[in-house]
Formats: sequence, structure tokens, C-alpha cells
Amino acid sequence: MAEAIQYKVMEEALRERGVRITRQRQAILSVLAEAQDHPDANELLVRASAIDPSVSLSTVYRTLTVLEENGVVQRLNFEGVPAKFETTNAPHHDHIIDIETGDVIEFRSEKIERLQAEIAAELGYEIVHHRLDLYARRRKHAN
Amino acid sequence: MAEAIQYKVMEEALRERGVRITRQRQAILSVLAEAQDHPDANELLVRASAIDPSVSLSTVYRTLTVLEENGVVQRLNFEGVPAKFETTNAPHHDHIIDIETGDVIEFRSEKIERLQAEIAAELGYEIVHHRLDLYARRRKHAN
DNA sequence: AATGCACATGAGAATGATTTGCAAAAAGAA
DNA sequence: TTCTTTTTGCAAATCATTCTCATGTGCATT
Repeated sequence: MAEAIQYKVMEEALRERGVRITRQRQAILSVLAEAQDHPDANELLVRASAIDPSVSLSTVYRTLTVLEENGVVQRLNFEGVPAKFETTNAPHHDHIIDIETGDVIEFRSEKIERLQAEIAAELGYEIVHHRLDLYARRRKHAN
Repeated sequence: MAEAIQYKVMEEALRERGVRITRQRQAILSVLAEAQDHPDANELLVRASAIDPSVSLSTVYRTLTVLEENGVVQRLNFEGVPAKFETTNAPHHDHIIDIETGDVIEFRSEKIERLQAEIAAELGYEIVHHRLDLYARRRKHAN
């Protein structure tokens, strides 16, 4: 199972960076490692609580901040909803948000990546990071 | 002055859609018409208050919602800061955010627009709106 | 295995942006 | 002007997120 491996990789990476691995962080980290979706802080609390009931919402938030600072997770700020989180093992990708269901779909386009860099360069900038969110609705008439 | 024209166009568009033009809305609308930057709700309150001191923050927010619903302004949700607003007279464009100064630069790329639509279509979606923000830093070595 | 201390935690209060309830004020149709 | 429907100001309410602080705990070092 890839999740267990991912968990170990993440924990090890954190340890190397001097981040203490607490009971609560283990719970949250393992939830993130197993998540196939994009949970928000509350959802993470629910799932982590099942593993370690002592986890509090404050700690979920604090841990997410630490994980983000250490490059282990990425915070996704979509419009009008609480931030969602995903692990950063997967290579970079952008998101399509289904405006009807709230579902989040990942995609990646080299062409778009390249174009972005070109445009920024033309204007004298170099991209540090970017964010491309497509708010879309499922097409009725299948292609 | 383009602003006065823009103001009239917006007010007329709103009237046609049955939106009441109140004193407060006039103040807010004219501030938006003149703005060369991307003010947030608080800044709009300050500027609108100079025209009509009776404007309250609640009304600024309520008005912005109305204007957005009627396609007259666009809400820009950047990361970690209050929403900024701009009039939608300008054709659609995306933003480069200078992560050092906070400056916002507008740009538009047909190619990117097209690619986005293609990607969404391939996944069975049609884009309702999108958001592309490039967080970048000015290049030291000029091109 | 015990110790020490810097760091992490839980509970709840604090924050900041935005929204909302309500009674009073005003827009626009008649 | 008058009536009806919206809009407004104010303050209180929300909601996600952060912070305070007293207590608990990793983990490097004995």
C-alpha cells in the first residue's frame, strides 16, 4: 500500500528537518497520507480523531501550518469554502472545482505551465508559485 | 474623462436590470469607476465616505455583492488578504502578484484561455469562471 | 531508564472578514 | 404625494482561523 510508504517518507522528511513527531501529528499525517480527496481542517479533525481522540482543532490547524512550511502538504484556498489540503507527493497540478458538487479534480498541462512562465518572463517576472483553478460545471451532453 | 463615462454605463446597466440606485450605491460605484487599483471593502468605505459619509461597511459589502451579481464588478480573492474588487469593464484578464511589493499586474493570454477550455472539455466540464494568479518576483537581471 | 527543557497541546477566548436581523429611511411606481 | 418594496445603519452574529496560557511531552542527553 502506497499510503504507508508515503507516511514514512513524510515522517522521515519532517524528522530530518527537526520537526517533532507527536502522537497528534502522527494521526494527522497518516490521515493525510491515506486521503484520496481534499479534506478541510474540520474533516481532518474528524478522521484524525478516529485514530487519536485527543487531537484538537487547534492542533490540526497548527500541524497543517507546520506541514505546509515543511513542504509536506499544500493548502488549497478555493473561493468561499474553508481551505482544503493535499499532500505534495504528487507532482504539481492544478484543479478543476465542480461548482455544483464541490468535487475537486486534478490536472496538469505542460503547455499551460510553459505559457505562464513565458508570460511572466515577458513582464520581467519569474514565477515563484501559481494557482490555476477552473470553476466548472459538468457538461450535460457527453462528448 | 473615461471614468465618468464608465460610471454612467454601469449605472445604466444596473437600472436596466432593476437595481435601485441609492445615494450610497452612487458613491461606491463612482469610487469603483475611478479606481486605478484593486481596493478592498475597507478601502472602498474610506473612499466612498469622502463622497457620502453615510455609507457604512455593511452597505459596501452588500453593494459589492449586488454589483458582482450584476456583472459590474469582479471579486478577487487572493491568498491571505481581504477580497479586492475591480470593475468588469476591462475585458477578462488574469493577475501576476508581486510577492515582494504586493503589486498586482494584469495580463491576458488567449492561448491560456483556450487551453483551459480544452482541458476542461476533455474532462467533461465547461468552465464557468476561472482564476489564474501568478505569484512572482521581479527578475534582478533585466531581459 | 531517568532528566531537562524547548516545543507542542487542549480548551477556549480572540481575531478579522463578512453577513445578518431589525427598525427606520428612502427609491421608484402609481 | 402615497404606497410598496428595497435598502440602510447599527450592532450582533458567523465562520474560519489564530492565539493565549497553563499543562503535557518529544527527544537529546545523561
